Amino acid sequence: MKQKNELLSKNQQLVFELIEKANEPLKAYSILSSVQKKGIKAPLQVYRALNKLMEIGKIHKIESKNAFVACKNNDCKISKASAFYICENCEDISEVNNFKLTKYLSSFKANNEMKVSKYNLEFFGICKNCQIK
Amino acid sequence: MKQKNELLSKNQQLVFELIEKANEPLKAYSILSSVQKKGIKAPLQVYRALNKLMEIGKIHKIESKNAFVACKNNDCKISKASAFYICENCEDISEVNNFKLTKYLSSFKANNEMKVSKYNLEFFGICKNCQIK
DNA sequence: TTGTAAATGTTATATTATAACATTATTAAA
DNA sequence: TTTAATAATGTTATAATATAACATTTACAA
Ligand SMILES: [Zn+2]
Ligand SMILES: [Zn+2]
Ligand SMILES: [Zn+2]
Ligand SMILES: [Zn+2]
Repeated sequence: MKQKNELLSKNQQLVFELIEKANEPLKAYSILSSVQKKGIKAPLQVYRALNKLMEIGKIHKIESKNAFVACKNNDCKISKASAFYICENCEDISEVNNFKLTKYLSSFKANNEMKVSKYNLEFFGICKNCQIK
Repeated sequence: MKQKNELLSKNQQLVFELIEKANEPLKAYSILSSVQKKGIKAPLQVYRALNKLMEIGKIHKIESKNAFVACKNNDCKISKASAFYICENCEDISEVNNFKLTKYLSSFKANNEMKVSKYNLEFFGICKNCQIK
């Protein structure tokens, strides 16, 4: 059986590999400049790959930073539920992997409002590492 | 005693009034074109007002839309905790006002990670109104 | 093999946001 | 009430992020 990675097209794979190897969120135009040696020439090629990768849950967009990270959480059930810690000091970003939180938010319904089909949550604070210093 | 509104500067007040009266999130450049009759001429003047208004919790940014709404939730304790419902069908956006959720997220701490000082949550789904149709 | 969906390539342009610098208003001490 | 600090404003230019539009190619199943 094929691995998920192999299902990616050429551009999608180039972009995904870069994001996956990075240890920080990457911006679209920074991705572009990195993959230009490998044939991708225009912003749109990057954005199309990014959109597809988000759709299938392999990456997430950190909305408050306009940056992209690889999913560390088993592709987040096709990207329906994502949550992040964002350190306001060192800018380190890590994906929250907490079953209780996922369950709580996925089933959240207040005041007869909408049924949630997807959510994105961004926590801000000072990370463990920065607290020590 | 002065009302909170009166503490706003001229540009801040112009921008805030517009956002408060709107029944949908407003984009920065749409705000700009609306306030141009009233003397604001440049994007930066709008962005500065927006930043200040966010800082004091009178408005929030819907990160996934790059749009701004007035806080419907008693200024969200100086904008430290915000959550929204976003209808994927009609684009209607409403602020969640749910004490339990606020408490749960404000005190959320998993796996010895960071202490949360602020968060933003965006729920996506189909709103009550669109479900009926 | 032929039709369809997905992906790509390319140019141009739209949208969102900040840099840099000069000036003016508002406050709160001295 | 001068003075010094802080906040707000005005202005021009430019950076950064993202999509429109259209032509072409690839993948792949009916
Ligand atoms: Zn994930
Ligand atoms: Zn940190
Ligand atoms: Zn609020
Ligand atoms: Zn709706």
